[in-house]
Amino acid sequence: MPSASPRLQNSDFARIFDDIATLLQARGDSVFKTRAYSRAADAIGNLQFELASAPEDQLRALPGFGDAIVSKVQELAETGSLQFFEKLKAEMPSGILEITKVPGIGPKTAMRAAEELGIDSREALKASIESGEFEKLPRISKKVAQNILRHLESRISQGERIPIGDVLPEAERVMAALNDAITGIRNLTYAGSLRRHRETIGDIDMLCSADDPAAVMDAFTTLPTVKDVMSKGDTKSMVVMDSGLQFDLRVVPDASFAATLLYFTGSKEHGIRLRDRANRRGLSLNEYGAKNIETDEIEEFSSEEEIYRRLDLPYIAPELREDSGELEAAEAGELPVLITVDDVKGDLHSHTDWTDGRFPMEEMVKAAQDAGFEYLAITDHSKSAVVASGLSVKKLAEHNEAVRNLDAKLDGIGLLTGTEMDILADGSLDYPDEALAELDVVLGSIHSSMDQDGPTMTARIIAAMESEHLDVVAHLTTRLIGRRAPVELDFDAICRAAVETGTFLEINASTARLDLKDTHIRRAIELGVMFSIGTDSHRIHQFADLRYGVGMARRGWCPPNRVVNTLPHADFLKLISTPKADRYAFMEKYDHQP
DNA sequence: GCCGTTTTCGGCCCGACTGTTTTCAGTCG
Repeated sequence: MPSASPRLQNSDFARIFDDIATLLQARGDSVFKTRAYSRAADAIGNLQFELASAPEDQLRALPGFGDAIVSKVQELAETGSLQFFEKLKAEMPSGILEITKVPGIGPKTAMRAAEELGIDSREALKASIESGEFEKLPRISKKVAQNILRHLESRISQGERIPIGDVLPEAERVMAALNDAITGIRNLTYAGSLRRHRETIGDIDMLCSADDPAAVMDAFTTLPTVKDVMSKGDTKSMVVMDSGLQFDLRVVPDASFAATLLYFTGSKEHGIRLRDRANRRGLSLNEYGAKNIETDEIEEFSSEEEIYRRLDLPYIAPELREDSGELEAAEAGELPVLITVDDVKGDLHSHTDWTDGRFPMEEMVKAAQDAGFEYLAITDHSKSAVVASGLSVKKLAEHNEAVRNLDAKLDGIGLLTGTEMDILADGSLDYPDEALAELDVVLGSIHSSMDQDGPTMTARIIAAMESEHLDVVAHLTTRLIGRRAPVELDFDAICRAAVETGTFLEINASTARLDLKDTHIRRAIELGVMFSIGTDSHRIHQFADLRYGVGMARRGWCPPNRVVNTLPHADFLKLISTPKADRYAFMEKYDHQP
């Protein structure tokens, strides 16, 4: 336990409760007790607040948090460790937790492997399989052992989740290839965490309907990009592609497609809540429809909307299906209207080869226009961003002129002058006010001194927001998914300052960033923050990344009227010519067309 | 371990696939 930052993150609590569930299961404890810990772990992943500093009544209000779990959360928050968990770990063979992360190995198999063969690590597991010793376990044949070995060597088994920006295009390629490979396939789509637009994806769940499922299974498992067939059944198969990504495909009859789509879109917790709700209405909901518990009659549905309606609920968008309050909101008629890609009219964040972009301004602008944007801010880097060839004040003036000249020549897209300006370590700005006053859009970003402590970083960003010229704070936390941790800051304080100063917070759509992320956005909305969504495009194809930013926004329960670049060009110009202090009021009064 | 429009006790979501198995356990989603 590092003494420098003893406070546990929500993800630490979630991991500990998951580990407890695994150990209890390995020990043969009640499946319901196991499930209680598992549920708690899942719930923690979606919280908008810090568990470590939450008061007891807030903990008790969480569904699935009773006496035992609340007191364990408190013990962890206060002491940084948990007696119950330490004792459990000490009693059980070591290595169980590591081994169960390998797909195909659950708690039971891990327990036997540990007790009977002394396997306590991935390496020991691999050696045991390779020596043939592993096959001595009951129900383990050579085939089973070899399957586990393949899992051991794949990306997924490292516990790695892949950024959605790498997964969605690959899923679209696979769907296109499958559609080309076979006729008679209908409704082919992806479900799972990809459809819910989570920022990282473990594997890809696809489904379709077809009259000849066997032919679809054959076509799927023999696609040229398939590296390995993990399983192949009559209606469900699982493969690993060359890319290392795992794909599942299920084929169902047309009549059960909607129920299956709902089922496999998840999340697991959302599904459990829905099935529980169905039970109370005398229905047993499964992937084929709803069975009347009294009569055994099966009801089928033609759409997800119909299923929700049957459960007396409005339609709930996939991005909200995390059991993080969406069912309660649906029941109360308080679901938000969610922003869509089509709602976004302009892009406020782009780079050209004037700095670290890869394409000339003309090509970037044409690409933005082709992507459907009505307006585009060209926001190259400022002078302190030396590695990104940031523009000097003099170069910035030339840049402005180039933008205005190009704008004058173009029809169909409006250009805005701008900068993505460094917020310096002391909170001062990288350009003088006179230079900033010339610009239409000023983004402020942290690109240096990222290791400042929370209070310093928070004060730094708030100081920058107090400038009349700083319109938007871009990619606030500077995290890079899977590569760089977010900076430390007091998010609530930043949000309050944004509202007070009339500054917008960016939802950065770059697939490497997705910053703000879903839970930030949801919290910021509670605090009254307005956003811009920016693609941060450095290349022409990156304007298409808008969909990832919109996906995050939707996961954050964001309606279109919270996002300033949903305004049409002329109205956006009015907004930015309004003093900062009045801009939030401008947005609140603005009449968004339905 | 949690929880209540049947219940403070007795329930707790549902099914496919695999492999080894003569009816099922384990795993996964």
